[in-house]
Parts: sequence; C-alpha cells; structure tokens
Amino acid sequence: MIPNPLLRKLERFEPLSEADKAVVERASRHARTVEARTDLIREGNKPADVRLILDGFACRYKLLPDGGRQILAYLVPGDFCDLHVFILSEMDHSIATLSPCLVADIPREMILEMTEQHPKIARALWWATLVDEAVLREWLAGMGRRDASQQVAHLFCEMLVRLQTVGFATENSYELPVSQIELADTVGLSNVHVNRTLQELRAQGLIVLKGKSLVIPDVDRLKRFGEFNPNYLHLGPAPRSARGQNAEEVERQTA
Amino acid sequence: MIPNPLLRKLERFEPLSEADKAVVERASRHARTVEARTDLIREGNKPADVRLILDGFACRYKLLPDGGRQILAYLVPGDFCDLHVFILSEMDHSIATLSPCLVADIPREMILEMTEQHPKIARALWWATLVDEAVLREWLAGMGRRDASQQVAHLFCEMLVRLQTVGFATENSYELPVSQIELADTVGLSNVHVNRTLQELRAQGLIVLKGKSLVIPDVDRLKRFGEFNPNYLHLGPAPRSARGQNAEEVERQTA
DNA sequence: CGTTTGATTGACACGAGTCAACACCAGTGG
DNA sequence: CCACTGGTGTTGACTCGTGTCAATCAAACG
Repeated sequence: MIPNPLLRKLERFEPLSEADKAVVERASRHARTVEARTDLIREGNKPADVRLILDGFACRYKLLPDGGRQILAYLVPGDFCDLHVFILSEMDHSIATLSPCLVADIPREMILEMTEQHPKIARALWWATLVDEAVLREWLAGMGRRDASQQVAHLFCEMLVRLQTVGFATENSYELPVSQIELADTVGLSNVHVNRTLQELRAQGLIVLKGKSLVIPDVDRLKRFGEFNPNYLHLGPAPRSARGQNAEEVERQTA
Repeated sequence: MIPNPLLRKLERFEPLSEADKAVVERASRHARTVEARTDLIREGNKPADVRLILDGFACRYKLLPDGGRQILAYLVPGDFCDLHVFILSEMDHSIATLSPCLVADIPREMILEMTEQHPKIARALWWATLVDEAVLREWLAGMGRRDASQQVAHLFCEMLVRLQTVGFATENSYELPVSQIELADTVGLSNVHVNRTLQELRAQGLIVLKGKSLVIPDVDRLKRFGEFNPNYLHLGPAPRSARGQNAEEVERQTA
C-alpha cells in the first residue's frame, strides 16, 4: 500500500509516536473514490465530517456573480478539506475534485479524539492549518505583484515541494492533472494567456509539460525564475538531500 | 472607557461569561503606543508573545525581491498579529503599523490560560483565526477576478463591516488611515491607477473620501457595485442596528 | 519658508483579455 | 469503421485595462 500521505506530511513537522500514527492511519482507513470535477462541499454547506484527500487533486474555489471562478487552493494527498467545520456555521467557498480522487470522510468524533488525546497530532494539525494559510498569503502576493510567467513558475515550484513531501513527486517531476482553464482560474489570468505563458516557459527550457506530466529540467533555475523561497511552507530542513544539482535520492512513486 | 475591541469582536461570535470577559480584559490591559509605519514583527522573527491591536491600523505584508510590496491583510482594533507563533518557528511575513497604534503584548502564558481554561474563549479565538483566513481567500478572489474599481469598493465595504463590529465605524463612514500607495500595495495595482479608480468611485457618487475620512453615501449601492457579500466574515445576524434588512437583499442577489 | 511626502494628471507603452478560428484528441453512437 | 461531438490546447488580430514615467500640486513638517 501507499504510505499514508497525511502521516508523511504530519511527520514532516514532528515525529509521532506509534500510537499517534495508528490513530492517523485509522482515521484515513475508510475512503471512497470520487470522479473528477465533482463538488465535495458547496458554499453554504455545513458538512458533518472532515474530508481528507488521499489521492488525486482537488481545489477550493469561489464563483463570482459574473460567472468567473477563482481557485483559492490546491488540495493534494494529505490535505484536509476543512478541519474546522465545527466552528463556522457554513462554508464560504466550495471544494471540488480536479482529478479522480480518493477521499476519506473522518467523523467529527475522530478529529476530537486526535486533538484531545494526542497533543502531538493536535500540534501537527495546527501546523498544517497554518501552512495552508501561509500558502494563501503567498498566492495573494503572487497574484498582486508577480507577472504571469513568474507566478506560474512559482506555482509549479510550490507544487513540486508539496507533492514531494507526500511522496507524489520525483526529484523534478510530477503529474499535474489540471487543465489550462483551471490553471487560469488559479493564477487569475485568461486561459489564452496561460497558454502563451506556458509556451514561454517551455521555450526558455524551464519546463517540459506534456499532457498532465510536468518535468522541470533544472529545478534551481525554475525556482530562481519564479523567485520561489520555500520558507512559507515551514518544512524545516529537507529530510535528506534536496537542494543541490546532485541530489539524486528519488522518491518512490506508487501512484 | 472604550469597550475592549477584542471583547466586542469575540462576543460577536458567542456570548462570554463574566469570568471569560475578565480574562480578556486583563490580557489587553498593558498596552503601549507605536507610531505609524513601524514594523511590529519582521519576516524571520520568532516573537515571544502575541500582539493585539487595540487602536489604529496595522497590516501584514511581504516584500518581494524586486522591491515590490504586497499587503496581505489589514489589522484593526481587536485583531491579533499572530496567535500561533508558538507553532511555527519563524514568521514568513512582516507586520507593520499603518497609523499610530495602541498595541498590547500578551505573554504566551496568558494565551495558554485563555485557551486551556476558558473553552468559550478558545472557540472564539479559533473563529477569529478562521475569519482571518476567509478574508484572505476573499482578497485572493478579488485580486484574481475583480477589476480595479470593484475590488476597491469591495475592500471599503469589508472594512466598514469589520470596523463596525468593533465600534470604529459609524453606520456609513470610518477613518481609513491608509495612503493611496498603501492601498495600491493592498489591491495589487499601481498607485496611479488606484488614484484614477478612486476618482471614478467619487465621480459615481459611491464614496466621499477626503483625507483619511471615508463616507459612503449609499452603503447598499456600494455593496452592490463591489459585489460584496458579507457571508465570509461569518458574523451571523446583524446585532440589531439599522444595517439588517438590506444586507439580505445583497445576499439574494448574488445567489 | 524649503523640504518632503502624498495626491493628481497626462502621454505613452505594454501586458493581458477578448474574439475567433482551427487542430487535436477521446468518447459516442450510427 | 467512421462521422459527430465536446472539451482542451494553440494561434493570430485586435482591444483595453493597467503600468510607467514625468510633471505639477497640495498639504504636512521641521
């Protein structure tokens, strides 16, 4: 089986005890598949339990009165749809799958158990929530102050790092099951301009994007181009080697 | 004296007991003044305690390598600079005053006391944090999918509501101690274009902005113009004042 | 008073949006 | 087996919103 992506993510923050791990595993045991482009939660809903993505891509999004859409976050394996539904009375945005997904529905009680009886998990969940917020801030900064190509490059770097931490990316590549239209709704551009931007990144040799498969020939170069500084992901030191041109430890990819 | 803005805000979520209120009051007792345009926390810092704004305007911001700046949030009376510094090892952004501020430094222990021995406060703080995140999402949506004038109008509506809940705005006006340059860094535009946008809003009679004082002659009209739907602020029903009946009209419209 | 910072205005350039046409599949059904 | 379809990617021509540069004003300040 695939190692639990949530576990991988949380342990990136701090090591968990065996008992902690068991609880996390148990919470994500019962999962269902959801096909692509399906709403998991809609604005106005008050979901009864917490959804956890185990495989596939999903996104938070808002629809605007004029029909426009803005994607607010990508949810990848190990990410929660909404940890805190208990507090707010209703969702102020929607969540939908982008690709086919494996989703676990974690009952409220199990979340409470995790947070009340496993302080380390509680802290790690706190951390995950804060990182989500930090990502939001980084996107906002990108939207406001970066041009199209930088912003796309930055996004690709972020997804590389995030997917690597849960074992869904190699050293320099991953599957990005997102159409150009969806990318446009993510970075706040038109689909046409996203297309031109991707062409430009390709022409500069910064990315190789065929279908849904993204390869980054020179990760450091793309990071420099996109002004990507991973500090906001709060991952601490890379687990083994990561940075240099010679980092060759490749994550095993089971998906 | 002035009722504690934090208390007002938290009680907008749920009523607190007298003991709860006393603790909140105590936490915000020792405050200091900070002059305008002063960093409270810098990126990379690990602040020892939590800062609470009691008066004035502050902002979160990020500086980009090219010198650009993006303001990520406005902090108004009742807002925390960073409730969760305990978890993350360092700040990924900075916080600065915009106007002269009154700031309380709340020691970590007092936060722990509030959250561990006063569950209602804990829930209310949770709520405040989630609302901050929701505001961030709304800004992202605005940045990505609204044009300049809508976005500015939306921001003005948001600040009206937020300031009203802490008693720093009248029915239709408030002090906005923010220069056009800072506004530009907020909405992701150039200062020149912000100026033109403000002219346009003025010309349409949507706002009266002289110096730092903002008056909104017809609040509902501005809300409609900016497509402002306050649901993301999760304030529940309006507390009783005259704002009620029209707010729902806006919500209907955006459905 | 100069100095300085912020607001305002105009001329011009450029990035990004819009519209439209076409190519390229993958799926569907006749 | 092959038209037909709808969604996605690609391109070009044109428009328009916003940025840039620069000059001028206005107000705050020592």
